[in-house]
Amino acid sequence: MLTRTTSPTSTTSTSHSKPAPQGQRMPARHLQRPLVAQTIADTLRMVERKLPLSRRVLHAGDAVYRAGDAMRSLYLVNSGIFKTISLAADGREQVVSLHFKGDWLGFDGIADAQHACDVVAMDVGEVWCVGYAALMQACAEDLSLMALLNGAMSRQLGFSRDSLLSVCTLPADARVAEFLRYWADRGLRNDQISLPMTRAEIGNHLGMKLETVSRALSRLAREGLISFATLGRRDLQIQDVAALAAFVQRAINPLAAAVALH
Amino acid sequence: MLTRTTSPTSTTSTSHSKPAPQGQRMPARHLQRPLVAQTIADTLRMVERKLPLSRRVLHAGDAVYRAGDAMRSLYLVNSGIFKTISLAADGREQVVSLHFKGDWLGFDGIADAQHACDVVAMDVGEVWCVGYAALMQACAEDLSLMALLNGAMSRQLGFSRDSLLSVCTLPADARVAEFLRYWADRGLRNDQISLPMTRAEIGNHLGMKLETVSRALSRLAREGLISFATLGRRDLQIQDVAALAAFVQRAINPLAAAVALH
DNA sequence: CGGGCGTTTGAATCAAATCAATTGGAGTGG
DNA sequence: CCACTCCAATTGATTTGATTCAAACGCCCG
Repeated sequence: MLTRTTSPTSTTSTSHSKPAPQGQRMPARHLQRPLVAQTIADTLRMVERKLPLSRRVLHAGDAVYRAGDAMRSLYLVNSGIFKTISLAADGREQVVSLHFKGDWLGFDGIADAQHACDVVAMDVGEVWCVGYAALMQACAEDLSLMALLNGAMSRQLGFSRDSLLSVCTLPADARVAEFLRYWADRGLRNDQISLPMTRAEIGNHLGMKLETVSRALSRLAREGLISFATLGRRDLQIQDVAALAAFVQRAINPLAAAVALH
Repeated sequence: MLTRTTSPTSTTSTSHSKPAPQGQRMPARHLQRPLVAQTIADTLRMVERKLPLSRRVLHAGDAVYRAGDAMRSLYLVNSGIFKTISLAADGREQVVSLHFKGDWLGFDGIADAQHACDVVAMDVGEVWCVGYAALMQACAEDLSLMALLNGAMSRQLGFSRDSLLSVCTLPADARVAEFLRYWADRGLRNDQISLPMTRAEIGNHLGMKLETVSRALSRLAREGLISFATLGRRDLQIQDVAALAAFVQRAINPLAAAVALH
């Protein structure tokens, strides 16, 4: 599943170890939206307070950085939505991840001191550039900042895992449904979303062709799970996020309707 | 450093229309084997020297940790091969990544102070457990250690990206070829490899069914790219790693055989 | 108004999944 | 040692979900 939430590790409180119940192995993740919002706010506030940063406004299509660029800074998304495009030596390219407010950009460049991907703005947005050396120094002096950064990397790894899981285990329709659910979960609003990307791009991200995306969306609309805005097919409403999740379940196991509740 | 070949045009074009003009944006990853080996050795030595650790030997099937476990340590692979299994709330599970000597295990647990995956040994192996709090403390006091750890996380993110790219853009045969190439690249030997996993597991990792894996392997063997050991179908030889890469290229663009050399 | 692009939808095709049968080792126990 | 089971793997036949090919439609913008 693509939902992922964060623990409130902002303060210096040592990790309170609560033993997880062995019954359900995954922690329940609904009802944590305010918590997530809190974490985003905390992140932005802490970084703003403790680090020298330069703000940079980008428009749709502008690159935050490109593959091959030297990695000198990390970037914190203050507003807007960004995509990371991974490109292979042979020309294949793919939208591997999406980034929303509070996310960090640039982790791909740490390993080789050189960025391995393009990161591009999908609409107008602002990022805060933080010098990498300064950031490391600050982390050394402030463990809570280090925890914040490590947490962000870990979380991104989690999204990456979920993405792979989705692509490998879900049929096309469910993949699109899951994608919408993810977007609703991570974007600012969870009922009304507008996708600043073409069907081709969505398909690229989900491992399918644009026609398949289109058909999947049509089917979801026909089933009443989503509905398009009166004008334009990029804005859509999600009637009920839980229903989308149920749709995914049904796609996996057609007789799992009842199991979904609890 | 690396010259940019493409202009910073806004949107990504659809995938397979262009015949791969941009070969030099990614750093060449071959020819770096000694470097990689060096990094592994450095990592192990540095950690051993600077950190208190406890060694733990595991046998095939043993879990280093399981989803839901409290995250108290990270683990450094000293020997053996490990797999990370991501499990969704609905029961789907997937092998999302593989880990070899010098890799860290446990990053998935940082975000929530609780592991999100199972990590399981695929053969006998040894991991070094390092207390997380102590590790963070040590990082604060030694920036090179922090760099090492961040680099490891960044690299893992990179493998994750590559995995998604592979699953989304390659047909089944090429995916298997790419998988073997990856294994040869990361395992100890690059000519002779033995896969401690079933066809079903490989298929799970690559997003295909076991029969498809079997067929793909048979085809690769028929084409002379690999050959099975005299006894058992888990051990195989790779005649020529470059030929595998060429096979992948051919699968993407059937007329790109000549382009592959450089 | 018309051209260009993104989207939708249908029909034909194809790659991979499914269904099914067989082989081959590994391990067990007589 | 052989007969036996059990499970992994291979291979073939068939089905199916997604892609490809193709044609239309709608919207934005000069």
